[in-house]
Amino acid sequence: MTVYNKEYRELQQIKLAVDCIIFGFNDNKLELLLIHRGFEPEKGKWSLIGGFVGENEDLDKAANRVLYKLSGLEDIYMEQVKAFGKADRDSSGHVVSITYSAMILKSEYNEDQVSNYNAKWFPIEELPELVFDHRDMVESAIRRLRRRVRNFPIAFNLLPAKFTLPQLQMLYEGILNESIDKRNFRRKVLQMKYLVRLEEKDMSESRKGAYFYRFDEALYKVEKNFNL
Amino acid sequence: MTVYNKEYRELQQIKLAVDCIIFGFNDNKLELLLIHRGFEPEKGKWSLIGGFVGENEDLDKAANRVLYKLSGLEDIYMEQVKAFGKADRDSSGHVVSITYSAMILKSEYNEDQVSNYNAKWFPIEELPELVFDHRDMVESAIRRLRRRVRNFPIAFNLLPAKFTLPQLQMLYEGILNESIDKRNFRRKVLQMKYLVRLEEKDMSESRKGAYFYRFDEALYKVEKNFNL
DNA sequence: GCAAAAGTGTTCAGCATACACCCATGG
DNA sequence: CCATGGGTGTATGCTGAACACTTTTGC
Repeated sequence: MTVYNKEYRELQQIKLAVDCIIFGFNDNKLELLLIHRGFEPEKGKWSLIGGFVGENEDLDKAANRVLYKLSGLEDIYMEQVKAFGKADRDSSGHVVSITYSAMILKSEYNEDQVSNYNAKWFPIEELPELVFDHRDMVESAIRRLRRRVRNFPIAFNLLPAKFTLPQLQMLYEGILNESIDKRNFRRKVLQMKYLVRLEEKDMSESRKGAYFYRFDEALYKVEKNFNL
Repeated sequence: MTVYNKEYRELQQIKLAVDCIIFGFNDNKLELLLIHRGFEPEKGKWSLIGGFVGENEDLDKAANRVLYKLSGLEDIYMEQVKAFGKADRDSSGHVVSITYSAMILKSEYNEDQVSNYNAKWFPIEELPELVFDHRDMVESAIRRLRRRVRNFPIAFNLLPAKFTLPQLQMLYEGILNESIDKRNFRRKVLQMKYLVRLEEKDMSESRKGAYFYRFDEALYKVEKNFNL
């Protein structure tokens, strides 16, 4: 906004933070990256990856900096989810936090960084106790993810560049937490011309083998309609 | 979040604000309430209704306080839209702003308050030049409004308790900026049992008169599906 | 030859869209 | 009686959901 209530301008002692909700996919389950909190308050609980926003730092940049520090990952598709602003949400003071969410491919994730930061993946159905209102943050991010994953080709961030349709379906089943009819699913996928079948097959999951597909970004930009 | 980058904790001089995007409906057009900015920087331009968040004040409460101060309206349906956090978005310093949006019935709006605050309604197609990134804020709020108005019974906030179907249709046409088939529109409306026809007719717009309807909150809570 | 996963079509119901005429009334 | 806005029904195509068998291959 602007400068209406001038009186606040000097007094305000609100801190501004970002928290990152980082989704991964493993063992057919949607997972979340958390860090073990080694300090008070709430020491010993688990927490989202978060940090304070820097002076003269864009909010988006802050989220990316925090994510990078923790995961070593750059250029990750990351979106603002929402602001959490109850005055007492953080017991250490008035901290407003903006949540961002990202989807990363665990296999590209640098395992060294994980242990450096006491980070760990948890299936979203088996989360430990989280600090403050981080549970609410996770839930709102999951709702948003479930909404968006049906209308935008974002789930591919959780898969390798080459993936099979059974893999993709299991991913969707994991994210949406419901089972999907194979034939209906495949028909919809195959209508999207930007999902390109490769000649190569994945022979690791079955004797018959499943064709690999890839998501063609350029072709998608032409059609730009996605629906699953 | 929490307390990772402790170094920021003491230094941070970011200000936190809220900006309210207040929609009204008049003359079959969607309108927006703006205030004339009487001070530097950007003096003379128009601005959203905004203000800084108070110490120990919830974000939602801050938005409502600001709205109340300006419009005299309480208990308004108000929702967070998104955070705007580019470091240089406000030329007076690092100010992060969370936008909220509300829909109000102009006829309930206290006209005295408007002049007190140099506030004025503008049709959204004819907005004046706005300060900072307020134009972006408005656009994102309109996109969100258009999305939500199809799936939630929120548009009724822009109409009196008793309204006619022609009124409702013109409201939707105004919000969505497209024309809608009368018969299809009415069929969908009439399927919703919580839109109750009254005996009374509005004789002011035609000789034949149009039945008044009302939105029944309690009945809606039973069905809870809305689609227009 | 059989176990295990991959792959393939059709039917049906519900919903969105397009479209044109009669009704009630005040003047 | 007529001008004005209010009110009504049907046909068509599309999309989502349900549903079961054949194919391939390594063992």
